[in-house]
Amino acid sequence: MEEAAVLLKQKGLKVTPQRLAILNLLRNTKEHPTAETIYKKLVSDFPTMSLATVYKTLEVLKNIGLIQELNVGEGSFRYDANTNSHTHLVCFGCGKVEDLDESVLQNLIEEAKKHTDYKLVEQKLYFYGYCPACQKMLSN
Amino acid sequence: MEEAAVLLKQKGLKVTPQRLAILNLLRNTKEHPTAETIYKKLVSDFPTMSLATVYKTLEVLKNIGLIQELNVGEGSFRYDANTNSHTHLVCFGCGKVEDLDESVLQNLIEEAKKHTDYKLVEQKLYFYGYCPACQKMLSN
DNA sequence: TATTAAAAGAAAAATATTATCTTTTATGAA
DNA sequence: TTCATAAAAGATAATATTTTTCTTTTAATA
Repeated sequence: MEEAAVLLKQKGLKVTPQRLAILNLLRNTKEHPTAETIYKKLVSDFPTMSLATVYKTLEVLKNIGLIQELNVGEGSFRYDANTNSHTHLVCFGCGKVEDLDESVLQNLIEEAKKHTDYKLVEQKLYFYGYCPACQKMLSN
Repeated sequence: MEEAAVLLKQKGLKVTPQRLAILNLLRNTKEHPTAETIYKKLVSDFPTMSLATVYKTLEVLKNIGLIQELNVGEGSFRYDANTNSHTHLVCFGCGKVEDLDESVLQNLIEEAKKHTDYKLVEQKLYFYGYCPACQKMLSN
């Protein structure tokens, strides 16, 4: 059995096709979709799927630590199956949200701890700018 | 005349008591309020003030660069008269949002530029954890 | 295979934000 | 200083996103 299924069972939660489908979709995309986008992508495979199920499933998956919720400053949340405290790139041009390789920013939280008396547990770092394609468009 | 008033005029926008009040409120608080909170604080001084006016004003102030919009992962936006790309601390306990002195994180964007072909223009960095008061509460 | 608690699905409700329309007001000209 | 007017304020409706409620269906265990 897949480790996500094991984790769900451990928490006393049911392993449903919808839950696995939403998790797998998030694991197989790099585009950090919204609930709406997830719904639209799954409704062909799951014609009875409801948007409420997507929201409820995302809540569950978030609570058991299988996904994380992002908000890059749009009207809605995006979801990411990479639960590491990694950095995101947001394109002002097309609005896409990508991951940034974090090697150099690794110890950001350690550095920040020196400057606050908060007990820090995680961070969210968003960079905003223009992706290569949008840069090209703008220069024409 | 105050520089905010000058800036509004330069952009062909009217200098209204509501706009100045919202900007001043943001400049005199460290709590990064939401539109709702701003409205509640101003409605005693401006009994006719409408929530729509708060939203429209925040949009205007944001567009001319006098304030910035934050989203730390709540259902709503917060606003900040400090328009520098500075770092925020979010308390998981009480939900308050504070500023973090940024001295060490100054060159974050420069560092990130080495790792992406995006043209970066700004960043948002949120740290999450527990403020001193909430740490104390939790340890009891 | 039957039982049952939990999840899915449908629909309504709640929230946050934006848009529309009318009234009021800031601003610049007379 | 008053007047004209375009823009903003204010009231309200609309929209969008998310959550809740309720009924039906299903996963999991006996």
